[in-house]
Order: sequence, then C-alpha cells, then structure tokens
Amino acid sequence: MPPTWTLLKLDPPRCRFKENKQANIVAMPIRLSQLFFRSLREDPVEAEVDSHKLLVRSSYIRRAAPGIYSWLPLGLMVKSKIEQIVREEMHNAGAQEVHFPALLPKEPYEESGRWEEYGDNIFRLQDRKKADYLLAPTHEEVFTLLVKDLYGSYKDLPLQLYQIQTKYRDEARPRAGLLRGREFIMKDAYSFDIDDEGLEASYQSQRDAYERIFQRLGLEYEICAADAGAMGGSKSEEFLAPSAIGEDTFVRSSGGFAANVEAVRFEVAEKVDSSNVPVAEVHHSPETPTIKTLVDFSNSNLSRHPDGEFTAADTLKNVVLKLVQADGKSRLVIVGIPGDRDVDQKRAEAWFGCDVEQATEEDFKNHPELVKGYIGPAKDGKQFLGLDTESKLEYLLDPRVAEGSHWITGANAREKHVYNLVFGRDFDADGIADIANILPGDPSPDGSGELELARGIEIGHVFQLGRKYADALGLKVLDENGKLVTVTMGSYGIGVTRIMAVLAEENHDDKGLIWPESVAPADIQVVPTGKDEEVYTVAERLTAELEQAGKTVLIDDRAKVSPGVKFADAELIGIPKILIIGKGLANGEVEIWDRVANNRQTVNVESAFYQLLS
RNA sequence: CCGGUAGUGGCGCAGCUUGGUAGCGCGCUUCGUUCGGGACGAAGAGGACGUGAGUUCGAAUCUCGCCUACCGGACCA
Repeated sequence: MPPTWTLLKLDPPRCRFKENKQANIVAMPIRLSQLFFRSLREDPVEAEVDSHKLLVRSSYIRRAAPGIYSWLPLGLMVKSKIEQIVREEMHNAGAQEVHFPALLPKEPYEESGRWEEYGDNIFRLQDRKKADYLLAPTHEEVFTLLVKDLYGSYKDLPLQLYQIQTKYRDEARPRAGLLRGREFIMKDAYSFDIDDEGLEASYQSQRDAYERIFQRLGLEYEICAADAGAMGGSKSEEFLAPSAIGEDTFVRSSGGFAANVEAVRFEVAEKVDSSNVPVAEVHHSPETPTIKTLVDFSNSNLSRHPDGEFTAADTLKNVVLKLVQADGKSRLVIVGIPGDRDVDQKRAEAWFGCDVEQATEEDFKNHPELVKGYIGPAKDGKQFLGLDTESKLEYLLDPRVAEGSHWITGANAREKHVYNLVFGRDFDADGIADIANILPGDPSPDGSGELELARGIEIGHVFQLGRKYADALGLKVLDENGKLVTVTMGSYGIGVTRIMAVLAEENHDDKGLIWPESVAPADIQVVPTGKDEEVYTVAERLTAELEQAGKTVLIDDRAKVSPGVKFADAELIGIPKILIIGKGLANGEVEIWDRVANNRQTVNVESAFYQLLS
C-alpha cells in the first residue's frame, strides 16, 4: 500500500513561490537555511525581562546602543504585522497617513515652549552652520503647522492624520529592552475639529479603533481614566496591558471602574455627627514622633472609647510638602491625611500640577513653628495651620476626613498630641488634597465596588488636547460666519515597538516565544528532521502547497542540523503552529505541534495539510 | 541625576589574591561519524585583556585618573 500522502496529488515543487500579481512581488517561504538568524543558547547578560531575553536570543533584535535596537528580519516581520493592523484600523477610523522628518529644526518647538520644557529628554544636535536641530520626541507641532499651512476653512474639517514613525527620547535610564527605549516606534494620530462636539466624535472614533487594534493583536488591555494634567487637555484615557513588570499602577473595581492611580478622585466624605465626641484634650506623649510610636503610646496609656484599640487610622498625619513650579519657585503646603496612609507622589503631582517634594531640614529651619513629628492643625484651642493664620501655611485635608470626625494629631509642641480634635468644631482647612495612596479594598469613587490595585504597561493613550497647540502655533480657520476660530485637537498614540515587547512578554513559556497568529512571522513552521531525503521532499511539497493556499511558511531546511536543535529553535522563534516531518513519514504520518496549547498530535499527511489550512 | 556592580575572542565566563608564553564552555571553519530534544571525534580560525598615566627588567594582574555599560532607584506630557 502506498503511503497516504501520495493520495494528495501535490503539485511538484515548481510552486515553491506564489506570485502576488497586484504588487508584482514574489512571496516565498522563509528558509531558515537562508535567514539572517542565529539563536543564542544563553540569555544576554544585560536582559532582565523575559521579552528582552527572548527577542535577543531568537534574533529578532540586537542592542546597538543603550535603549537603541537594530531590527533583524524576524523582528521586522512582526513589527510590520503590528503596523499593518494599526494602519488598517486607522484607515477604518478615517485617518490618513503622513510621514515627517525625524530630524527637525528647533523653531516649532521653541514656539510651543517644548524646546525648553523637554530639557535633557530631547536629543539635540547642530548642523554645520551651528543651527539647532532635534530628533523628534513627538510631532504635535509639525502636525499642527502642516494643517495650518494648507487648510483655512471649517469646510476642511474634521480631519484626522497619523504617522507611524521612529521617535527619540534621551531617557535617563532606558530599560527592559523594547519596553522603554530611547529610539522607538509610535503611531501618533491627531484630530482637528472646529468645535467640542467634533472633537468628541473624533476621539470616540480613535478610541474605537484602539479597541479593534488591541483585540486583533490578541492583547489584554484595560481602558483607564488618565490624568490629562500637564497636556492641558480635558479628557484622557490610557490603554494599559496588565503586567507584573508594568511601570504604571492602576485601580479597577468589579463594577467596571478603571483608572490610573494618578487620575482617581475621591468624593469628600459625608458629614458625621460629633455631638458625643468629648472636648479635645492635649496629652503629654513622650517620644512619639511617628504614627507607629503614637499608636503604641496611645494603646498603652489611654483607653479608647467605647473600647478596642487605637489604630493608625485614628490619627491624622500632617505632611509638609514642597511644591516646586516649573520655573523653580516653590512653596510649602501641609496636608492632613489619615495616619494609615502615605502621600502618593504621583497622585500628589497630578493633583497639584507641579513637582512635589518632601520638605527639607532647611524648610523646617525656616519655619521654627513647625515641630517635626508633632504638627497639627490647631494649637491651644486655636487654628494653627492655614492661610489665614499666623503661620500663613496652606492647610489641606484628605477627602476622607469628614466634617465632624475626630482625630489624634499633633499639638504643635514637643511631645504633645491632642485627642478628640474634631474637624469643623476644633479646626478648619483651606481645602482638600486628594493625594493619599490608594489601598486595596478602598471603595471605588463611582460606587461600583471595592478597588483592586494592579500594574500595567501603557500601550496606548487617547486624549483631547484641546487648543493648546493650535493656540501656541496659531492654527485657526474661518467658520461659517467668516470668523476666525481656533481649531481643537485630539492626540492618540500607540507604542508599536512597545506592543511587540508586551506581546512577547505575555506570550511565551520557558522555551521561547509563542506569538499570536495575528503577528507571528509566519503562520506555520515546517520542521523536517533526520537525513531521509523523502522527508525533505515532502516537507518542500507541503510548504509549497501551504503557501499556495495562502499560508506563510517558515521551513527549517537546514541540512545536518540535529532534531534537537531544530526543535529548540522552533520553540524559541515562536511560530504558533509547527509541522514536524520525520520518522513517522514511513507510515504516512506527520506531527502537528500546537505551541499555544502545547500539544502534539500525530496525523496523516493529508489531514495535517487540511488542518493547517483551517 | 543618585546608588550598586562590572568591563578579558561573536556570546557566557575563569585568570587578578601571590606580576613572568592569555585560558574554558558555547558559537564559527574543515573532515569523518551521528540524525526525534541544543550529538561525537579530530584538526583549525579568531583577543588593542575598556582607556590614559604610573610602579616594575617585565602589568590582564599592583596604583591613580578617566570612559563605558548593566542593574536598582528618582525621573519619564
């Protein structure tokens, strides 16, 4: 009986390539014997995260300089596939592609103020005439000027443009391979509208496109409310890929709330009844400059009413912060937060919109009235902190501090604390400051359950820029009444190379990468093993047939390479489906290895072929 | 920017304490054997020991300076 595979009546190997008549190019299977590829058996010493290790070990990328990578053929294939998906969905959203120089003169960035703002994070250089240039870290200015150049009427809008381009930022500390590089590829889109309704519609179309893109890429993502802060925008959302190695912290609730911690705003707690709270009382509390020592002291020297132990949550911690403006000017504020919490610096900076530092010894020297460790809002029955007091120091409260609630807090004298100090009765504040860290189990601000904290990698960001750049660069159009109006803009970014790293990070095992089908360098890897010529003949035929049927194939046609090496390399490369042709062929059998499910099944040649087509 | 660690063939490392012919594994080349889990034997190619100065008859090794990289942190619309 002849082997089953002959029943397939495969075409002879003349069809090893297929012609793409439209593009007039010839597609061929990727031959590992020809591919510029060398797998590394050991992890590169500089790589810390798995995606970085595996992408280097399997010849997708090579480090060229800190945070700068060269792209090898396999890497380019994956990158192009990601870009293609992004292009298609940008097209569906109605955006048109443009391409800008990476090397730009400084003038537009001077006009927008970012030549200064960016500081050391920008790569700067000079031409032979000593004129200043930069490697674009992002292209808002150039987009804005391009539209200003050509368009001048409301009839030209709305408009959406995008680019997929290399960007440069001189990060102080590049890390984690492609996740935070100094050269990286971003898709940036911008929308231009005449009014807020238009902007809202443009924003929504990009947001929808992002959801389609990440779904097609097989990427898990969480859409988080983000802090629009420094960009001066009104609405902003981040797409975060949940990951243990993520640099962003976000919260989510079972009821669907999700936000970057910087963007969470809590409601001010409702007033509570304080009529049963005894009068405030100052106690001598030796050696209690910290919350912990204060709680311990209280528990061993005082009894709590009705009963139970004092906890850190009963204390009010008054933190002295230094707000540093961009121009270098600074001022002190004092924020009262429940003692079981700390100041979250990122939340603080988002709240105040400037740099926030801890007050220094120097600052305390300049304010001798502040007794470190014993600071409180009131002293001797009078308000002590606040703009209208003698100290003239602004005093803000955490929103959890309810009117009527009572606290243990500093009495503004060495080793003295005051008990039962009631907000609204015994002290006041200038306002609120929602800058305390969020704890797991905190109620969601929208009432949708308890908050859970998680880490994520920012893979996309959409926001409504508004008129910041249009104002700065004078992008105006005539409206239907013939009046000049400033255009309102939206900005929508996706980190292409970062997505590749995230995909590698989320799709691998200890042996190698396992790409989602949508971005794998090929659909199928064909692995002939052994030295039997028949094996190679059949492998070539199947490859040709699969290619002709529209699949892309990587064939490991390296002669004299042992099966162990071929298997190991196949695992490393990460094409999700592997077809092994080897000793079973004598019985007309081959193996299909599903890397995702990580199982192998032996099937006859014919059904293998059809199974791989599906 | 702060802190830590390290620079020796393409990659991973030893050698440095106690100065004296530069070594190992992987990879690469050739020949032969092997061929379903990173095979084996034999023979090869490949090194400014980061850099500058110093000590010494002699420096990868000792001394001082510098540079660079990696890791942690700060920072990162």
